[in-house]
Amino acid sequence: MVTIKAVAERCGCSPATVSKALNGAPDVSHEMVLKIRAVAAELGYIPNAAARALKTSRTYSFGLLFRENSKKGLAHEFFSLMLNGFKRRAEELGYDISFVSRRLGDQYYTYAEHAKYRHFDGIAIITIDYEDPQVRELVESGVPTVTVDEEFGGCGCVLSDNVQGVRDLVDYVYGLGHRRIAFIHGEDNMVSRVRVGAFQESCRERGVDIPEEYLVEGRFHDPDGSGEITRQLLALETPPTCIFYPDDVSYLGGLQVITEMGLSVPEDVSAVGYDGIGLAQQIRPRLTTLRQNADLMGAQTAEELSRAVREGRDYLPKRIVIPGKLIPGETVKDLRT
Amino acid sequence: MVTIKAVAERCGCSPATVSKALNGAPDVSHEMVLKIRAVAAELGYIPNAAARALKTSRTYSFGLLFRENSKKGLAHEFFSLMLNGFKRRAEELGYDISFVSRRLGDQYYTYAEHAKYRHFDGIAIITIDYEDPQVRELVESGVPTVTVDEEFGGCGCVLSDNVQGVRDLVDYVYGLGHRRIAFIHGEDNMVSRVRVGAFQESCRERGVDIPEEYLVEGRFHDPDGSGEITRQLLALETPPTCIFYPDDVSYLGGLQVITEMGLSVPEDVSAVGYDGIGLAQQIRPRLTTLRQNADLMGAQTAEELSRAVREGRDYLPKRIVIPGKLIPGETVKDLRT
DNA sequence: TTGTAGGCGTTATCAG
DNA sequence: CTGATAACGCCTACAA
Repeated sequence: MVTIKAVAERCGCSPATVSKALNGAPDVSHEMVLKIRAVAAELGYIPNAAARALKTSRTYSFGLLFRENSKKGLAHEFFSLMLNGFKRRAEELGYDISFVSRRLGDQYYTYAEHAKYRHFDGIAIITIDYEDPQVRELVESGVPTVTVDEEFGGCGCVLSDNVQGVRDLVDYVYGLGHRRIAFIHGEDNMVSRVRVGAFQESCRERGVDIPEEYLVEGRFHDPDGSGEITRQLLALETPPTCIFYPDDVSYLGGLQVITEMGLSVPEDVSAVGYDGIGLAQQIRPRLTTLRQNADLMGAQTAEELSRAVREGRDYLPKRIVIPGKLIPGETVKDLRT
Repeated sequence: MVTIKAVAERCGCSPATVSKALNGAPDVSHEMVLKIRAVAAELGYIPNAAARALKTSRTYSFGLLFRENSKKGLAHEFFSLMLNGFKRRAEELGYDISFVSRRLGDQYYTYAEHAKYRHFDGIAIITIDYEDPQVRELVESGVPTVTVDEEFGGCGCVLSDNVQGVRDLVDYVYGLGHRRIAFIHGEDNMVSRVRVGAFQESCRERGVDIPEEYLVEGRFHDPDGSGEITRQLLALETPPTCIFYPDDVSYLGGLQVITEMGLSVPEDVSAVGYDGIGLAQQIRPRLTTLRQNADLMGAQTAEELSRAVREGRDYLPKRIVIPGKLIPGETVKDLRT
């Protein structure tokens, strides 16, 4: 292994000088810097992250806590895109990414212990379940943390603008004449609560009455569950003319049931999704949905985290809200004609 | 920070003894071990990964090179599921996972340099482009490496059984009476070549003649491209009765075009996909496809990598082939009646 | 401008 | 069975 010492010997100087030169310290002569750089390159010198971390207690790596309750794990286009954006931006900012887990071989760590073990400079939490006490422990462990899609424990957070998103969707279907609107929402978490609130509020503002049975708790990414709820909704004596699904994938479950019942979208019943994953544009009829800017959310998470690390004790957690975009499709019928 | 030294003082013994006790060395008295464990737990001692890595030159972390040429990055269900399996198994085996990248802040590293910098114990490569010279450099850098979906540079590798997969699909559609079978394959890489070979061979074995224009190069995960090719195929004077798509997502592009042309699946033209992502079961008609066992592929990658690390110079690279499973859907018409 | 020396937290060796 | 000591590779006062 080529160490700083080897470079120093080859240069006829001390290891300290090499270290300084390579790290851009001001007190090394220009010639020396050039020489050292040349020799380092020639020998193929690469610093040792562990030694550096030990000395500086900075690892230049972010821990990523990524957890979903479905079995699909990462296989969730919205999360994947976010992860992608996070990774890209983090790398640009000079951070590597590792996953935070609870288990390392036989040892069982808590998230917090694992983070301590690896000495992450910062931690991003993307999970659907902020109730988990381990998540709380992690947040309280003192490492700079940014949460996604939930305000939690006073950390910085990056949120999708669910209020505006749902409002835009309501506006859209209202504009096309819909008044009997059903809303299937996901598990009880902050995202669901915010969306439900925004839905109720914007309906109320428009004088649209939403009977209790139109507001149903389903689950995210559960086509079968949403299908079942769709069946119940359409069996009501006054069925809705439009159904909001918790996400695009769930819509597929609804679509299936609708088709099985001999009905079709949008002729007999209209539908909107949420997320705006690629699928929405690849099926016919194209799904009307709200595209969340997952990539940007990920990137901003990295950004905010790096700020938290940089500013240390002075860091003032920010709440970053990322707007989405309504993607009109072909699943909402115009009832005005 | 609670160090081994703090524990030692509290125990009235030396740091060396603490280290040994905590690492299960045989030459420490049982009572001492118990005492040290108790004190360590009480103080909340967590070892420091960097110090350990520096001393032992083992990091207990795997580097993951994950690259796709599409802009979607990780947002690809098949890859995500693989990553998931890899992560789970790696953690069970005692390894953390970080991404291998080419860039850390202002510094530009090659993959190999980055891997060296972080001292990964092993590296998993999941990419579509093994031509990249940087990938070659990485593989040749001497760190234990396992490649996925391609045999490369004499590393261990985990492959999907594309030969049997394509054969199963051909068998299936042949059994339903199809003789005019078109095959759209992905970019030229090992997976594509193997699939094309298997397709041609199994067709030949059954006496099915495949005219040149039935074998078309498309791209993976490119619905639009596949749609265009579908259009061309159906415009032939003797159009195929069944089209093989490079993957499930690409099928959607084909389906679109078919529908636009006023035709339908499977009445007018049959289709099969590849991968077996969730989508395939959630659309109607259900897509006939070949499910690749992505989770197992990921897990086996971790397994093989850990073996490579463990066995060091004695390691004999293995070629692990993971079978898939045909998922019959409703997109292949029975032509025998 | 350069060099010396100490130490980050841990483990390994070897002596007691 | 236990402990002193050195070393892993690097950075950083501080001294020269």
